Amino acid sequence: MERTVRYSKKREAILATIQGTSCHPSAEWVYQQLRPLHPDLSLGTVYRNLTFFRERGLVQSVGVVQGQERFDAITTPHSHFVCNCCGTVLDLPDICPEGGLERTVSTQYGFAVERCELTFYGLCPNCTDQQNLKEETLS
Amino acid sequence: MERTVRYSKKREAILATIQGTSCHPSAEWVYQQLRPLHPDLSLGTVYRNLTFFRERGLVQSVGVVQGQERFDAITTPHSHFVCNCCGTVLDLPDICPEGGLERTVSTQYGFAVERCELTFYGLCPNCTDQQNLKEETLS
DNA sequence: CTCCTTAACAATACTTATTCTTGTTATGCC
DNA sequence: GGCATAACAAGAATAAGTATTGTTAAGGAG
Repeated sequence: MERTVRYSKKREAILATIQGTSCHPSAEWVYQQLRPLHPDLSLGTVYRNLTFFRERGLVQSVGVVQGQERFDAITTPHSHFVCNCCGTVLDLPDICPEGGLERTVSTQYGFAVERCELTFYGLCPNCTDQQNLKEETLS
Repeated sequence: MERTVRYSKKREAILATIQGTSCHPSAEWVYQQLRPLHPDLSLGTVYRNLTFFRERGLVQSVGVVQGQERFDAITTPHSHFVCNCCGTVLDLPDICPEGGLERTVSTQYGFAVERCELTFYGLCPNCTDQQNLKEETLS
């Protein structure tokens, strides 16, 4: 009794939306994007399909940012930067020799490392500027 | 295991064609009528469906005229005139008390008459004129 | 023989039944 | 309180079954 996967326009639209953006969206963001074209879309369907895609490796989780899980359609290993102020998530390609780190952990501790997630948190340049402005006006 | 009847555009078109004319057409005539709109229609399909309609009482046969069977979508009892020259078939409504004839046969001979076909053969006015013209020019 | 009609059979198309997907609502959880 | 999952009926896509068609060949009447 193998479960067969069926085509649906909404599933396709959800996947296309996350694949067509680089903003590492949340379920809610995908939902709001699709509502104009799919007025009868349900938020539950977005959640279900994101889980569905993750299980099949079409999408990966970037983690929870400000209470919302964020997703990424690029599933090759790469690092992320998360701004704690505005919630922006950015890719950090080639920022760090991840393979090298994995190898280090593997050889030094004898662990079999399957995957390595490397995420930096902090303030993006934009939010840093605004923070400085606020401090200047206060002083 | 009852045979279910299915819808098909061609069957519908064939029925509409015969119902939309008063010329008592042959299979070939119906076929030629439909070819522009249904280029992939097959003559076999026309024959099959005419038989199909006759079996269900949607159509009745007027008999064979000049080698071709002719059909009629009017299934209430009425008489016909067939021109042996041009092949035209015409309805003759109320020309003759058919019910009366049936009753006569039924009562005089004890037959159970189910149906009565009354068809006249001869020359239509048009062909009669042309026949006369030809004779005049010859004499 | 020729032409009209039917038969045979594979390919196509319609319908039904199955069950996957969705919307809605309620529930869990941090 | 807000994000995420669970439950279940309603809706929709697929698969299986079989009716319909196209094609070709064969039958039959004139």
